[in-house]
Amino acid sequence: MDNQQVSAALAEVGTLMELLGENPFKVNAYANASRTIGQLTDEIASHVNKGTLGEIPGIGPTLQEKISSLVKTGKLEFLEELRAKVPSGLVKMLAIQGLGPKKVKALYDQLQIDSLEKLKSACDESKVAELKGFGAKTQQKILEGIEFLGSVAGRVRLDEADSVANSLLNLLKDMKEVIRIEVCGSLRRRRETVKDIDVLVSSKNPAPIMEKFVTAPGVIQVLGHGETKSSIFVEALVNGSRIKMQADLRVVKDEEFPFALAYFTGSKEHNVAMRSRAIEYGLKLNEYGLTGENKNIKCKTEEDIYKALDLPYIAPELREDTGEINAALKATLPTLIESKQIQGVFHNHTTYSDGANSLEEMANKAKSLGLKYLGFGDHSQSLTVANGLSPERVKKQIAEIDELNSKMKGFRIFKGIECDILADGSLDYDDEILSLFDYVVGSVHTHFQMTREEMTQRIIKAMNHPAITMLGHLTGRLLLRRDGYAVNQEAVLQEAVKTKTLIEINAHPMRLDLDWIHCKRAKELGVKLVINPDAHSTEDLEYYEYGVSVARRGWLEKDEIFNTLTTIEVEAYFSERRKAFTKKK
DNA sequence: GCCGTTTTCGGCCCGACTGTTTTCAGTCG
Repeated sequence: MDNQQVSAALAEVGTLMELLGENPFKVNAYANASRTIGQLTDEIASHVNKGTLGEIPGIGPTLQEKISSLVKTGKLEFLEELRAKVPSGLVKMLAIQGLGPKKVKALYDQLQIDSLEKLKSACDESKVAELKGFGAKTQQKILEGIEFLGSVAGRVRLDEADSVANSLLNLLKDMKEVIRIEVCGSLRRRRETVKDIDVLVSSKNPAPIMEKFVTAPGVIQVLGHGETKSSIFVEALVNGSRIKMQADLRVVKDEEFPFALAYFTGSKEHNVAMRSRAIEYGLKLNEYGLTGENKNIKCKTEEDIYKALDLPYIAPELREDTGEINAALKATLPTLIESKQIQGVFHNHTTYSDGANSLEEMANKAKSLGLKYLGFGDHSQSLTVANGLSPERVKKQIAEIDELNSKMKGFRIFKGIECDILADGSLDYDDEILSLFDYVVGSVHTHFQMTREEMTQRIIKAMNHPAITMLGHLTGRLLLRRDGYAVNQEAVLQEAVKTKTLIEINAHPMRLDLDWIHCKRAKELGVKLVINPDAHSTEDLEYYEYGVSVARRGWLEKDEIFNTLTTIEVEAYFSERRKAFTKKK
């Protein structure tokens, strides 16, 4: 079992225990362990083998035993027992807004409801409203919640959430009552998918802001409308998809704004750690302030809060309680990469394969974005569904690039290809064609169903081909649509150190792969990464910012990202790699 | 179930909002 599988099993244990009415702190211990293991950069199996599980915070004797069982046998008897006790439908019911473990348990105990279907019928027959602790409104909310579940997957992609958040921000920001306004939550931490949008405003007069928020265009339901907090379900069209999601608005006094901003940015775990830090100073930290007995520490910004606790500022992307506070204490926080440091991008498609724009249109757009160079990586010949390039068309594209390069001043176009890694790990062109490129991006697009071992060997074999410069979208995942294929990412990263293969952070918001956890691991191992938008149109070129977000979440600095190099440095690097290739050839 | 530079037992973040209540439990973030 890998980290994600162990994490999921422990999360399930926690949820089932909660439904059984277990001690909430016990439940929390499982939830915490699940989170910790889900964010571990190294492999849980190696901790089991080395007997170092107990060194992971939050993993005590009981969890060590259960995790060992999961890793060694793939099973956990305790989990099987829980599953036998709790109908699986109850877990699905938990996803309904306003239904927690207590209410779900009450519905099951008193009405034997164990599925969404039964719940809906009971509501339709008005049986739910009769239960103690329930009522007509709760019943109605449950019905709306079931309907909502049917219409949304629950989480949305970062780019989609950005778009919805920006329209809300634009709606409110110019109101005269608004002093400061900012998006917080996981969106501000730049997680790859988010569940809801948190908007924070400071004002002396919240009521008109609340009113404007709950009547915003696209609001389909008002979930709450209080003096300082309101929640809505809002619908918006983003790039042709209909996005439905929850948005929350909090309004605080301006002197409370930095505290509320820190608080609502989270993560919850980071906040808990910050609170403990405050307690060590005899202070209490919450969304309203940093206070001690008879004192009230004034802070104008988030920076001031960290400063008051003798910490350097910690960027939102790092606030996951994965060691950032310790690093801050030891002054070893990274100086995170910034978008403006990206000089160019390499994996982009044009009308030669499945892109929407020509070479020239793409180059002009890249130049207008302030980039200094651009590389193309159209699909290779075997990927016929994406109009992959035959050797003849490769030569034609290269000739066109040469011509463009002679025309464009102060901008450099590199010749690349996104070359399929075939099922046996060989590349999709012969060495003669491969030697025509400045660089080669190796990617897997076919035969996803291989075993983890086979896939890993396939990719490792390709990495050892001297023509390969970088590896594209390592797991092939599509966020919220399909999981990546099975591959031992640890083994690939270790191989990248040996073969000096650059590993791509695919910045397309549908992929964002390498994920941030493995970015951290890549950093530890000294693997160099490259941020590529995988653009299929001129607009997509801007996606590289999403890759920068992933890199920042992965603690990466400028020098660890290949495409912060200048044009001359990139030319020198490619030319070196080419020499090594042609010599071997 | 985990954890400990006041602790090996007794805490474990805590405030807003809602709906069902008549003083509060449940849910959420």
